[in-house]
Amino acid sequence: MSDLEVRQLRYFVAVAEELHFGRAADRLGMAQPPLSRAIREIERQLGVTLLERTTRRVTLTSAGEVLLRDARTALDAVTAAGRRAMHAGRPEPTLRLAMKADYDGGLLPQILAAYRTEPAALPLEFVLGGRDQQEPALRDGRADIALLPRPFDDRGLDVEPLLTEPRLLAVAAADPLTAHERLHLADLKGRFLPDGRAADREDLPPVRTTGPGADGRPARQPRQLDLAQIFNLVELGDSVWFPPVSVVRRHPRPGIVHRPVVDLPPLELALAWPQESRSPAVAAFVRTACEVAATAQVTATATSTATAT
Amino acid sequence: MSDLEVRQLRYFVAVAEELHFGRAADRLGMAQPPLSRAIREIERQLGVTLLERTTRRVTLTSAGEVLLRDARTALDAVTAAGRRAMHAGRPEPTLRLAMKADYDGGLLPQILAAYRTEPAALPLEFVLGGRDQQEPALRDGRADIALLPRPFDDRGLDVEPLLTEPRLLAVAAADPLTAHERLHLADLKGRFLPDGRAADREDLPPVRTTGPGADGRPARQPRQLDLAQIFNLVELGDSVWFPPVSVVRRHPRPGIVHRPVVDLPPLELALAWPQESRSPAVAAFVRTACEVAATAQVTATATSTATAT
DNA sequence: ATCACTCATACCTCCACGGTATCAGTGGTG
DNA sequence: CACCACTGATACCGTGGAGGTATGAGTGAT
Repeated sequence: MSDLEVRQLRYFVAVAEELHFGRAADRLGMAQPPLSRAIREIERQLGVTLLERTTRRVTLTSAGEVLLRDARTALDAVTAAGRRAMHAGRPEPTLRLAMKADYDGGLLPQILAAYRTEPAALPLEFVLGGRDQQEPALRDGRADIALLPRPFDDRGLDVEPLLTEPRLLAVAAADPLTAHERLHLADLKGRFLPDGRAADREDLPPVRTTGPGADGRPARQPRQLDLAQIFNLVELGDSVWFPPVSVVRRHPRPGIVHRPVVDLPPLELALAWPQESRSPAVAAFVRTACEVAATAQVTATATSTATAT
Repeated sequence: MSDLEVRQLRYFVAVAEELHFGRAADRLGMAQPPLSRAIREIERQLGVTLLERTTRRVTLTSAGEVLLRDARTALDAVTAAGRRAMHAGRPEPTLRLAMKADYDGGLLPQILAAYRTEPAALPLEFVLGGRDQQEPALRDGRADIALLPRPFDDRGLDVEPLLTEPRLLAVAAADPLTAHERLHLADLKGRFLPDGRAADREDLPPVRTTGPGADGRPARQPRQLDLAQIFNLVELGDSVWFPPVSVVRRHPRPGIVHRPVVDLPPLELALAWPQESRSPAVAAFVRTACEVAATAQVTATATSTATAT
């Protein structure tokens, strides 16, 4: 009845994800037999069957599904403990802010300026990464706080909404859609976003593979696109996009035209940080950022409707 | 840069709590030298000093404080992973409800009756324990859901308020306080609750040691008192108490008199469960309990003011 | 019926974790 | 001021368990 070890959790997660002992062992950099033994030992310790195995198929039992989810969060917690301690022990501590480049509502300069005047402020460090890297970075201790668009998985995180920013439709200048001054989502049926999601149903997972792909073999999962790539796809007419107004303002581009979409939900940016955090630097940043956003929101909404190109 | 092991986390927590390698080693059931080496190895892995040690004193560095907190939550997460999987693999799964005996607002029978009619319902199992055992039980996987009074540390937990129940003053029948029909908290200055907290400031930590204590040596931390013990202390005039009305109704006691206290905050009972939980049995229980509480609350408030003895 | 694939078993090796003995600072005390 | 008790660090050793290799055995496709 003693605790599992981190090694055991890692082994189980690998097998549960691959559903194949050989590949899992490969991924773990070890041979298959000791992995089989290790999994069996976990099952013996817990007194539970985690995997149904034949020589042809490996499937998770319901107990295995439970363990897979909990093992992931436990591993994150262990990683986070080490990383946070490592960071806290540095001679010059910093506040690590995870964000996606340009997704700051244009407020970052003001927030930073205001934050630096705080007595509890620490020097800032930026953890740039794709949207899907931000929650993990918070959870495993790579970042202290994140600025990220909603919705996101906020389990284990404290959240403070920061600002709401309208988004526009970005489309190639030659596109027939530009004939309308105002659009509805329904007008975008059959169009796709750069990551392959349907433009009129961005809540659904990607349905189109993106990228060059012309080489014949099916393109793999949509990889992280940077702004330049996105702009190219839009300008070429391959995709449309929904940039927030601050991005439009910051990156004017002749070949791309913007139009308001009346039923397009706005971008909601929020701050998130680990619940355990009792760091005064985090608290000061949250307070400062909220104040800046609150005052800026007023002026922003007053001018935003006039900026549609 | 690899993860710490559970063993290392346990060792560090022991030393950080004892601030003494010898005692920590003793607690861990091992000799002191390997423990010293293990801690040094953790510091080497992280590249950080966790403990300042002389041969006379051991103190935590700031990095050590960070690791102590995060290591505790990580260890809880690991324990929870194992326990939840163990429980999920049982042939007859159950829903384990953590609660403090009698702190159910008198609704538990109705809630259980309603719950059993749910299609997603599982057989219930009760995890009885003191108030301070309930959050840990959720966090380390001994319980699936808890019924507990607010406020509590809800980090990592999802919470649903269930009901608000007035509390009364319970006092010995011979006490002069019984002369008043209605009281204020200020009238209770100098009185103590059974656990040693000041009756007029129950938000503060205990200031009086309780229990027999007459043996001369100072009584240790207030241990968990059961209802019978509490009633005894109250009846003897040693303490006053703030039972919720459902407890008063369920346990009438001749030597104890109850009075309303106008500025005494009511008892707020809430349901809490781990955020990771996606169990339909938990969801069904929450929904059912909330429905029962909502309908019962109406009738309860209508009669509660008339029940003051 | 055969074959390719994959998980389990058997056996071996070695490292790292823990134990014992001892050293080396530190702070209190007569 | 010298001595002593206390406590963490170091040195050295033994063993259990984690991982590797070779191989068996069951399963599903052709």
